[in-house]
Amino acid sequence: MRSSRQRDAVLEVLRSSCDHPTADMIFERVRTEIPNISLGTVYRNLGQLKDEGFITVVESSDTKVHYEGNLTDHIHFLCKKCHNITDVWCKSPVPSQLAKMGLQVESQKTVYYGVCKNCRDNIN
Amino acid sequence: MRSSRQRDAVLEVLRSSCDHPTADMIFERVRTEIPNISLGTVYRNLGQLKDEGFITVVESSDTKVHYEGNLTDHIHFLCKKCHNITDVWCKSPVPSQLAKMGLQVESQKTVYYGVCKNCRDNIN
DNA sequence: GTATTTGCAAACGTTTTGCGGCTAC
DNA sequence: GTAGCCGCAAAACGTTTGCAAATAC
Repeated sequence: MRSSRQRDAVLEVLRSSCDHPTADMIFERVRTEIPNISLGTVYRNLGQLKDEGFITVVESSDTKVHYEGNLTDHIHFLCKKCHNITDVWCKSPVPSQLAKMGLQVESQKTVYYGVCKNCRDNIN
Repeated sequence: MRSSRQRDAVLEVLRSSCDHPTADMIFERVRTEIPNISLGTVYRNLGQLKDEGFITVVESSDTKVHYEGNLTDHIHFLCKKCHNITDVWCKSPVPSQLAKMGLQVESQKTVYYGVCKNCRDNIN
């Protein structure tokens, strides 16, 4: 993988994002720096960065794919009301049953669902 | 939600499936019983059944949406090689940190990634 | 010099939607 | 009777791809 201004910018946007942006959100953010970048290039780079293990894909409540640049161990809490994703920095233990079935876990993704504090407090 | 032959058939296919079929797989299976059902009807019913909480959506390795009719507590193991999803019937504990952050967990989805026993044994 | 990457635009495959007719209740 | 459902086909949507020009090394 050769270096390119566009790919570096896509990765930088993801690494400095607290939310979990979609391809078109990333496109808009990179555009402020590289105005003539195309959406196709963003998609191509997201695919390559994912294949090379620099970024991951996140489960969400809409149909679009959401991306994440922070690869340190954490889980997601998805609010059923506002659809916000909250990062929680903790490690959940792998059930012993998996090893017994011959399934060696390399990585994991956990999503918890509920209503976040904000949405519970503002009763609307 | 009114009762209909088409919706009952879609739900029945999902409840009696061991795999995690996509909309077009469900369409093909229902078609053996109701030959003139349309794909649009399958999609519409999947949406309604999901909204009413009778079925859920499953994370997968392709771009299509996979569905599941078995709502009892379990997690998924997704093989990186054959892309098969294995159900594992166990409950993983919710980290205490979530409650401390004011996040009340109503449900959860966990996916473990790795290579399944089959793919490890048949070295190919 | 050449293999990779780009912008552009057209193509793709999945899912949604608008319509007039049909069905459950 | 009427609100909700159907089949059909077209539209919409997010994403991928083909191409010739530009770029990295």
